[in-house]
Amino acid sequence: MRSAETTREQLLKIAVEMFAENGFAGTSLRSIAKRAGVSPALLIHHFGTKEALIKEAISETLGAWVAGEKAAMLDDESKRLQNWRAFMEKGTTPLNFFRQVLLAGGEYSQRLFDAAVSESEVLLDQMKQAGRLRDMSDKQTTALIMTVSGLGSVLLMSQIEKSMGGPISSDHVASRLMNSNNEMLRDGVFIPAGKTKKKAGN
Amino acid sequence: MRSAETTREQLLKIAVEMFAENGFAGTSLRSIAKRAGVSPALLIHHFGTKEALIKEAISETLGAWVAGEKAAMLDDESKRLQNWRAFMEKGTTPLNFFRQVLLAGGEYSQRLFDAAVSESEVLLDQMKQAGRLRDMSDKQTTALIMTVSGLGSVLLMSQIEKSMGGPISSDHVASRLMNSNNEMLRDGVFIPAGKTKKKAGN
DNA sequence: TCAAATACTAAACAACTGTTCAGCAAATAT
DNA sequence: ATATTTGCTGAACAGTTGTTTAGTATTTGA
Repeated sequence: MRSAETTREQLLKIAVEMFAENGFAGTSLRSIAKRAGVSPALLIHHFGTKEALIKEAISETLGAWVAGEKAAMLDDESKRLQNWRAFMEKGTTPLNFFRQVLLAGGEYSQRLFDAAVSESEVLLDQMKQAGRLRDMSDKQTTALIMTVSGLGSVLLMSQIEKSMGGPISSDHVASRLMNSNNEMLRDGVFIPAGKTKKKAGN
Repeated sequence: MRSAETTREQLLKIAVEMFAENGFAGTSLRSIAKRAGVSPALLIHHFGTKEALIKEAISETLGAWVAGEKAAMLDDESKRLQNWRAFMEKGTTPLNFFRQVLLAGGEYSQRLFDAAVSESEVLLDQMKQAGRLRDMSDKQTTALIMTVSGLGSVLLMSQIEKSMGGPISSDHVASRLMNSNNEMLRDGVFIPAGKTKKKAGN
């Protein structure tokens, strides 16, 4: 048992990568074991069950997001941004893993979604306090729609990239998306019927 | 061979329902055959291959959307709406099937996505002609973001329903979503920094 | 030093997958 | 009426899945 904890950690790391790439149902224990150069039985030995391995992979990767302590870390805007950056800097795997959990449905998926909606609600509250929120009839639902739009771009990332002809992380694509998104959030898109053409109130 | 065509059609219909519910990988030929009260070999007999069955199910259900004749039927706004209504009135199956194809990735998924973006672009063009489009720097990207938001709500439907405590088709939930969405598209959400609180230009 | 716990494997398990094959019965064509 | 095609089935195939079991080293604790 030279490097016991290390082997376990390596297995978990490889599992997370493969789950992120091919989903949970699409990743067999055998394929994980093969890539790790290890017997399939070792995975069972360390984690007991594929289901348990999945749960541990989720806690490991999405930890706080899934633990239900939503509000705790979101209060501070700088912290939230810092969190996102730390999450993203690890490459594409965490985001793809996030995507798979969201798509898998069930308990964890819902927690992720609810946590994301909470984040949006906090953002709207902060903007309101700063006097930068437009009048709206239903702040909760607005937060939900903003969340759906954001998560949608995660779920549809590969389609977006093909459609825009480059990786989302590229400066060109990223800036186009951010610019348009900011415009939409600032000015809206449509002018109410019955009014003549006119600029938004900026 | 009493009702040959009828049997084939029934099998296809049941397959579509089960694919819509459990996805393509998650639906075995045996489970389809069982629910149809028929032998698994009959599915092979009629369709040749699971892959072929999937393709036929897709053409059958999403036909024009996937055929690449995007622009053809979208020109007219009333036609577009009419299409959507016809598609929706068949219950939840078509929408769930749409969702599964979009999630499955690959060729069909991309075509569906591109077709949806095209629809949004046409909509923006029509609004512009009617003088109801706000100034924007990148109409294409705006159309793409609107599409992502719309498709996101399809992909995340079950999460949205749990979060809002009722089916999307219910009057309560549907009207909240539509109201907030319309507000966002009309007025935007945020007021630019450096301005004091102020209503949108409506 | 000796015993016990741990890390690990090879082989096999039962269940499931898509697909094939031989054959039967019923409808159609000649 | 005979021959042929068609609809359909049961059984089996080869491959994959998660998991079990028996066993072998290797490391740790007393």
